[in-house]
Amino acid sequence: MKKPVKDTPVKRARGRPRDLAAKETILRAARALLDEGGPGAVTMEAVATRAGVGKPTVYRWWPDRHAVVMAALMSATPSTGSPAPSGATAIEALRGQLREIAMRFASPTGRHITSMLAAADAESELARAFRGHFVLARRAEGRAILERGIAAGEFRSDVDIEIVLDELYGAVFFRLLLGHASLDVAFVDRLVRQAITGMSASA
Amino acid sequence: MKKPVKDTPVKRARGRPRDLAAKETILRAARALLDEGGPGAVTMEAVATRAGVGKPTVYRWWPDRHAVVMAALMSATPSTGSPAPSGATAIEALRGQLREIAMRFASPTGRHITSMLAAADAESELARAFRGHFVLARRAEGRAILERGIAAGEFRSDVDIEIVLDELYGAVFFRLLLGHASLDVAFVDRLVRQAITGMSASA
Amino acid sequence: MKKPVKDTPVKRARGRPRDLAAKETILRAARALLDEGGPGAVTMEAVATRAGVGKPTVYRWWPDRHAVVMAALMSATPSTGSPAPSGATAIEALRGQLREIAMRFASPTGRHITSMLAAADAESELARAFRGHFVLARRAEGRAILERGIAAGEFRSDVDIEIVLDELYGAVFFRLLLGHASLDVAFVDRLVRQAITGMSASA
Amino acid sequence: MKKPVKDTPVKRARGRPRDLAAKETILRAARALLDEGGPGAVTMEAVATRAGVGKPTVYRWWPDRHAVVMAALMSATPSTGSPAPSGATAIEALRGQLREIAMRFASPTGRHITSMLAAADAESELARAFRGHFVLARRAEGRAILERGIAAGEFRSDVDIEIVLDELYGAVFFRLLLGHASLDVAFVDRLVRQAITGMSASA
DNA sequence: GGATAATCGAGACGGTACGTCGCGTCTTCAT
DNA sequence: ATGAAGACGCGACGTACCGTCTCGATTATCC
Repeated sequence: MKKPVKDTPVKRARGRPRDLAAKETILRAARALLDEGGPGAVTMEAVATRAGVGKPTVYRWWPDRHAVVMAALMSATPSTGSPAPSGATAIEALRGQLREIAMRFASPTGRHITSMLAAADAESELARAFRGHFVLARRAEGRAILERGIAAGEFRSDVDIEIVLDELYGAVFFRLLLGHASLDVAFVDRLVRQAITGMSASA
Repeated sequence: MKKPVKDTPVKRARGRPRDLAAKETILRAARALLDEGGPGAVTMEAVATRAGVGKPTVYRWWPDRHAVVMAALMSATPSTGSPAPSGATAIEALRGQLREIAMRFASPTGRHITSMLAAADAESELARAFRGHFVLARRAEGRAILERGIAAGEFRSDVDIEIVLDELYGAVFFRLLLGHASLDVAFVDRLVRQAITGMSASA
Repeated sequence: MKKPVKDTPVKRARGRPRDLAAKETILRAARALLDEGGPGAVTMEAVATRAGVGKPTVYRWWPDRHAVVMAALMSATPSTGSPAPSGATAIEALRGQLREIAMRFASPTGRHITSMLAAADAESELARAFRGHFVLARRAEGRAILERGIAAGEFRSDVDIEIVLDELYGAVFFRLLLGHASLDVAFVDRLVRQAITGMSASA
Repeated sequence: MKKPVKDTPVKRARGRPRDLAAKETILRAARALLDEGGPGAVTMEAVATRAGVGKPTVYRWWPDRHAVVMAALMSATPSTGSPAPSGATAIEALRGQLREIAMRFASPTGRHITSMLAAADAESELARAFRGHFVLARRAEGRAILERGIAAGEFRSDVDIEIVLDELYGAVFFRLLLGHASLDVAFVDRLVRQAITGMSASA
C-alpha cells in the first residue's frame, strides 16, 4: 500500500498547472533568435512573439532576459560531450575531452556562452547552474580522468589536481576570451604535452 | 601668408577647439558610476549628467557606451603593474607578476574588466586595445620572463612558451570567470610550481 | 410520484447550483474597492482576490468589469430614496426629492455613478438598468409629483412636463458633472423656485 | 531700444526646443483614432505609431492617455460655436446657441466628450480646461445673453441667472447622458419656452 | 448508490497597453 | 566649430489587467 504512508506529498498545486510545452516553445524560439542574431537579438518581445506566447508567460518561467538566454543555451547543449573514452589511456581521454571542448566552443555559440559566463554577475541559482553545465561539469569529468591517470601510474601521485585542471581548461577559455591565437586540435595537443612535461630544467 | 612653416602640422581646426578637460571629467564620471553600480550603471545619460557635459560631447570622444566603459577602466589602471623585478630569478619574477595580477583582478573592478573582455564581441580597435592593455601586455611581459628563464637555464630550452603563457594566465582568469575557487597568493604559488613540475611520472 | 403538476417549471439544472452567497461576497468586495480607490481600483483580479473567489466565478455572474462596477453601485443604493412625502404639497415633495438626490450624489460615490453613466456606451441591458435605477426611476417619481401638482392646481395645466423634468434633474447632474458650483440645499431651493417662476417679463 | 528693459524674459530654454509640429501631428493622429474607434482606440502606442513619433515624445507633452484624448477633442472643436447672433433678440440668441450645442453634441464625438467630462476625476489643470472649453465657455456666453435679455426687458430683472443657465445647459447634457429622449431642435425650442414660461399657476 | 455534470477556488494562458529608460542623433543658443 | 542642454525616433523593458482555459475538488441531481 502506498496511500496511507504518503511519504512524497506530490506537490499538488491548486490552480492550472504550468504549460511545460510553452516552456519548450519559448526556449526553442530563444535559441533560434540566438543563432540568427546573437544574444542581442534575444529580446523578451521577440522571444514571446516568435514563440506565440504572451510576454508574461516568459516572465513566469524566467526572471529576466538574461536568464532566458542562459536557459536557451543550456537547453541546446548536453552537459558532457561524448561519453568519456574509458578504454583509452588517461592522457588520450584528457586530450579527447579538451579537443571536444575546443571544437564546441570555437563557434559563435561558444562565444555567446563565454559572454554569458562573464556577464553572470551574481551568485544566482541560474548562473551557478550555467557555469556547472558548461564548464564545471567537464572540469569534474577531467578530475576523474586525472585521478584515473594517477592510479594507473600515468601521472605522478603528487600532481596538484585542481591546479592542473585550472591550467588546462583555463588555457582553452583564455584563448577563446582573448582571441590572440587559434583554438584548434594542435593547440590542445601541445597544451596536454606541455602540462605533462612541465618546465623544469632538472628533469 | 598664413603660417607657412608650421613645424608641427597640428591640424588647426577652424572653430572652437575640443575641451580636453571634458574628456577627463567624463572618464572620471564613468569610473565613479562603475564603482557604484557596476557596468550596468554606466549609461551615457548618467555619465553626461554626472560629468556636467552634453551627451554629444561624450559621443564626440567615443563611439558608444561600450567604448566609454572600456576607456574608463583603462584610464584607471596602468598597463603593467610594478616594474618587472629584474633582479630576481625568472621563477620569482613570474610568481611576482602573477600575484600582482591575481590581487588586482580579485575585486569588483576585476570582474568588470573580465565582463568587458567577454562582451567585446568584434575586432574593433578599442576592443583590441582593451585586451592588450589588461591582458596581452602582461602576457608579453611574461614571455620575456620565460625567455630570460630559459636563457638562464632555469627552464628547459624546449618549453612551449606560448602554451605555458596560456596555461598560467588562463588559469588565473579561469578562476576569476568561474569563481569556483579562491584567487589568492597560495593559488598562484601552486600554479607556478605545478607548471614547472609537470605531471609526468617518468621525471 | 414526485411533483406531477410542477406548476413552476423551476428548470432544475443538472450539476452543482451556483453559489448565491458568492455573488453577494463579490459585490461586497467590489463595493469596498470602489470606496477605497474609485472605479479604477475595481479590477476583476482585485475583486476576485478580495472576495476569495476565482475569476471565472465573477465572469459567471457578469460579463465584464464594467458590469461588476455597475452592479456593485446598484446593490448599494436603493432606487428611490425616501418614500415620497405624499402628505406635502407637490412643490414640497419635489423640493424634498431633489434635495435627497443632490445630497446623495454630492459624494465620491455620486461621482462614480455619474462616471459610469457617461461611460456606459452601448444600449446594453445592464446600462439601461443602471440608468433606470439611479436616474430615470427618480425622474418618473418626479413626473408623478408634477402631475399631482397640476391636478391640485399648484402648476399650470399646460406645463411641458418632460421638459421640466429634464430641466430639474439635468441642472443637478450638470453641477455634479461640471463642478462649477456647489450642489447643496440652497441650490435646490433656488432651482425649484426659478423653474416655477420662469423668466417671462410679462408675468 | 528693447534689450536693456527686458520686461519679458522671453523664456529662452537651454536645450533643443520642443517640436511644435510633433505636437500637432500627435493630436491629428489621436483625433483620427478617436473618429475611427472611439476613445478606447486612442492608445498611446497607436497614437505614437500613427503620428510617426516615439512614445516618450507623447509623454513629453501629456502626462497620460486621458490627457491626450482630451487635448485631441479640444483641438478639433472651437470653443464657441458661431459668433453669437447679436442682432437677434436674446431669446432667439439663446435658442440659437442651444440648438448649436445640441446639434454638435448629438454625435459620437459629443458622447465621447461627455464621457471624458465624467471620467475627468481630479481637479487637474487639463480637466478644468476641458470643461471650460466645451461647456463653461458656452455657459458664460449664455450668461451674457441672459443679461442682455434682462437689460432689454425681455426677461424679468429678478431672474436667477446661474440657475437658469444650469437648467438650460443641464437639460441638454442630461438628455445626452441618459439618452432617454431625443436631442433635437424641437426639444431645444420647448426647453427655452418652458424656461421662460415657468410652471406657476398664478401667472 | 454510483455516474454525471456544473460549480467552486486557483492560477496559468495569449494578449494588449501601460509608463519608463536608455540608445544614438539632431537642433537650438551661447561661447 | 564646439560646448551644454535637451528633445527626437526608436525600441525593449518589466508590470498590470483583460477575458479564457484548465486543473482537482466539491456538491448537487439523475439513473
